[in-house]
Amino acid sequence: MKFSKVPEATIRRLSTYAHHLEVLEENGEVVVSSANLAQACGVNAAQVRKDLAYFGEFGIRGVGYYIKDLADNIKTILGLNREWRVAIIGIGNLGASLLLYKEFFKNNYKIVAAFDINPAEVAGRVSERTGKPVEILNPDQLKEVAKDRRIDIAMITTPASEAQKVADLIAQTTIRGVLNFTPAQIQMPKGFEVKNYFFTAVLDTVAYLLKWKRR
Amino acid sequence: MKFSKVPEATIRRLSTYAHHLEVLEENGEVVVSSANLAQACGVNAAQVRKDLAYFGEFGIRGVGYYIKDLADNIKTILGLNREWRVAIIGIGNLGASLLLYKEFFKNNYKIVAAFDINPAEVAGRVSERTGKPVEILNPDQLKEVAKDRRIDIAMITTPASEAQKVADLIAQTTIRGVLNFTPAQIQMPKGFEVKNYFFTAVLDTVAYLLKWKRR
DNA sequence: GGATGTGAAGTCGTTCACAGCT
DNA sequence: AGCTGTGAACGACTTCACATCC
Repeated sequence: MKFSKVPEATIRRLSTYAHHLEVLEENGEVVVSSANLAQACGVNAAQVRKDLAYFGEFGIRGVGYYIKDLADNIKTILGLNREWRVAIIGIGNLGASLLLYKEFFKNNYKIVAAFDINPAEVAGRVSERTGKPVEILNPDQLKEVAKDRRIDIAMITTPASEAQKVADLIAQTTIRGVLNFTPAQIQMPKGFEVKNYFFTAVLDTVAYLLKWKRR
Repeated sequence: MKFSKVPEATIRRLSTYAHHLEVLEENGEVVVSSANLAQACGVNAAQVRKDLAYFGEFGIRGVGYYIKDLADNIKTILGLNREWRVAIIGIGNLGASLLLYKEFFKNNYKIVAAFDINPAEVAGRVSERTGKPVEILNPDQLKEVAKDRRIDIAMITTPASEAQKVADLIAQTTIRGVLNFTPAQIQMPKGFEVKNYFFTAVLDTVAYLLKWKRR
């Protein structure tokens, strides 16, 4: 399997393909063409084929792709055939909703720890909603807990003003992946995979496009 | 002001610059160079200058950019100098947390309606958390409410399986912008600005990068 | 002197178009 | 005949490098 120079956009699209293949599978479909899949995912057919070509030959000429087969292959490529252990840091509105987000498990992401500066209060508030006791840890325990529970990825859902402090804590642990939900830009040493994911940036894009559309 | 061929990536970065300029302003800074701003936002200095150049000349050679001035200009470009009226459709975990998200108001986005297929039950659940009564409407009222309340943008936070139905409803209204938080790809007629924003796509990217990194 | 603004060069990603299998 | 896989053409975005102006 190759791993040369794959555009990151390709990876994001693979994730989309995987989701759509699941839908097709549920509908009892067996084979899909690149043209089909492309249309459903809103991209060009050649794009689909090229994206897949980075990783091998998964189709049959004159036929298309076996859905189950392709889905499995994509999941292997993305690393979704293994469990990823995730921590959430900052249990406000957003953090709590991620914590309660059920479908997580489907995708081999498992939330193994939740942190907040106010563990007791937050635990009370969250367990009120679930009816079950919930464990919330203090961020100063991050280092040990990350090691013990083998955390792979941290999601930062604190207020923006705290994001860098959290990033500094993460830098001292065995965690290597970070999803930053705050609008703050965080600085981390080399070797960490950091993705920003702040939704008002996208909302701003929509606003901009609406503003300038019919010029 | 131009509006020619601006890369969408530029718009997303402008949003980041705007946020960082606010932080600088709060710190009492007055002037910033493209090199400074670039570093803080994790991009190249020439990139910052080029992004701004699409819209005009905002800096002073040999000096830099006046922070307040530049921030105002970017907000005007993005359309953040006016109010954008937003609806949330689907009040589950995520929808509810967006509904309760306070900082929205800072950015001139105003949530003016919330919809769910189960208005009574959901309203009860949400108001339990806030302590205040909350209005949740039935999606079949979308058309009239969109007109009455002049909704600009809809955020879809339903389960994926319902996303297309919601999209079809939106297509019949005066709403023109859509932020789709579900993994489903939605089909809408021309003239709508649709952005997908599903976080496991980004999480998958992080997982992929971690998987292939040190090999 | 120093930082911006910008053509030109370079890099990266997408689409085309067709050869190659089944 | 039909659809994949892929080199080559194209287009878009980023970075360089320097002229320009404060």
